[in-house]
Amino acid sequence: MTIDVLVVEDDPVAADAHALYVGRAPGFRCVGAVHSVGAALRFLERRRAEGDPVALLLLDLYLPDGHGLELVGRLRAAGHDADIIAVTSARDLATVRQAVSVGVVQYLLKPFAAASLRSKLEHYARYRASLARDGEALGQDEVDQAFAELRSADRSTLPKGLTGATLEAVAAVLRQSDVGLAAAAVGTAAGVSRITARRYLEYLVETGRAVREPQYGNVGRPELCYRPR
Amino acid sequence: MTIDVLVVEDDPVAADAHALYVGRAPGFRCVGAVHSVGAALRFLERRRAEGDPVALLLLDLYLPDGHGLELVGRLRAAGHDADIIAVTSARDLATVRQAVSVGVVQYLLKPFAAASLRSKLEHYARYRASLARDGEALGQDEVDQAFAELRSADRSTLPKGLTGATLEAVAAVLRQSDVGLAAAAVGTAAGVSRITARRYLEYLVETGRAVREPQYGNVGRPELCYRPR
DNA sequence: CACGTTTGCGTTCATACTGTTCACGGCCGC
DNA sequence: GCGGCCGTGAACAGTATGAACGCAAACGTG
Repeated sequence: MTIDVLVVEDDPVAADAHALYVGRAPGFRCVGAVHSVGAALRFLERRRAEGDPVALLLLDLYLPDGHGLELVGRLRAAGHDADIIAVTSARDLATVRQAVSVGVVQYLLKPFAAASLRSKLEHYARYRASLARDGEALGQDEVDQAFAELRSADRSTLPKGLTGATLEAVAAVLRQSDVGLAAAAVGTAAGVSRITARRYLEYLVETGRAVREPQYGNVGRPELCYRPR
Repeated sequence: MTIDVLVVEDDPVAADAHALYVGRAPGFRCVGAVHSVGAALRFLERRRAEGDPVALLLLDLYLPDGHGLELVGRLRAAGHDADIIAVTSARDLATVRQAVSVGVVQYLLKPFAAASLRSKLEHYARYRASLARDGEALGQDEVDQAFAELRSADRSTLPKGLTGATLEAVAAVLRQSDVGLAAAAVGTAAGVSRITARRYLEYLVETGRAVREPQYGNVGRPELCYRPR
């Protein structure tokens, strides 16, 4: 189930670049790039008429014929429910706040690294996945989970308490083993304590580079196994 | 800098309770409670005219004169930029998704514990605080931080002794099978013991996401079959 | 209708892993 | 040379899991 994306960006060069990045992200497909509010509305309208609505907009806020957030208001009024990732150089409080209030799910400041956009897209994909269940009955924890996926945990700079070298060592151990490894096992393999290993493994999970799954069968609290993703 | 909140809730008793909880949260003030879409719009309009706009809505989605999300669309069209916390018993995918797309910042399922609402309000307050800097120039880190505060889930939703991962595994098994499954069967399918499976199945029953019905006909104590709801 | 049989439920408890707190040692800046 | 900061690990309390076991509930038989 690919996610159809429309790039709305004033600058043609930037638009091409964004489209390229979107195409490279697994699960995403760039279905078009437009350069104005009017063109975006027409594009969305046409796709919806064809029964193939766009799911996500990569939206620049400075457009020749209006503001990006104005476009959001107009497309909501027209009944479109596409999600929005703002990609803009607008770094003022009021704009960010207003973007949140109209339902922008992610906010990426220009200029950005390709990896940053990628990370935001991956988070969005996970959000979609967590709401793509067949069963209709959701619980509070599932809703919370979905909302949490929308938060961006991509840090270009490592958080306090973590070192690049140790992270590399832990990641290397994890990469070499195909089976899931417990925090303690990773620790001994990487030459650090279980606590430190866990710290870095949790960071890898948060940034989406590892998954964590419990190992059942034995008595006692289940062991958490980490695997690369 | 207190945050002015308007409660929009059909049921007067619930509205009072919500208002009470809001008043108890530090930094928040409940400035009113209304029971319909129309009243909400009039209230917001009046407050704005008085130069004292409402910052946050606690919004029930089932209202006598329309759907809560419809209210969101209309108030956005009127230029209001209040943030929305949905407080509703609507637990279907489509509603949650649409709520996200129109800019609902938190989604709280009824019935809820007072602590849950409190936690959501606190997260919102932290989001506001992280965007309340005087300096206008925001960095990507600060924007990310603000978004993270907005969406982060509170783990306290699950009772002691239960894990999100295991709950997910059990719920997935139950969802995939249309016929009723015994606790033992669910256990083996999910890779956990009957006891653990039962623990989580009972939780699902308690939260209204599964039903439990005895299976008669064979000799011996009847088998309890769990089914999704 | 009563009693034994049979089958699975529900609870208690040992158990092993988790997650957190706090103190130590090293490093950089001053 | 010294003080503060930061990454690491040891100890410990907390917690999720499954084995064992007594009991409950329906059927079968007399």
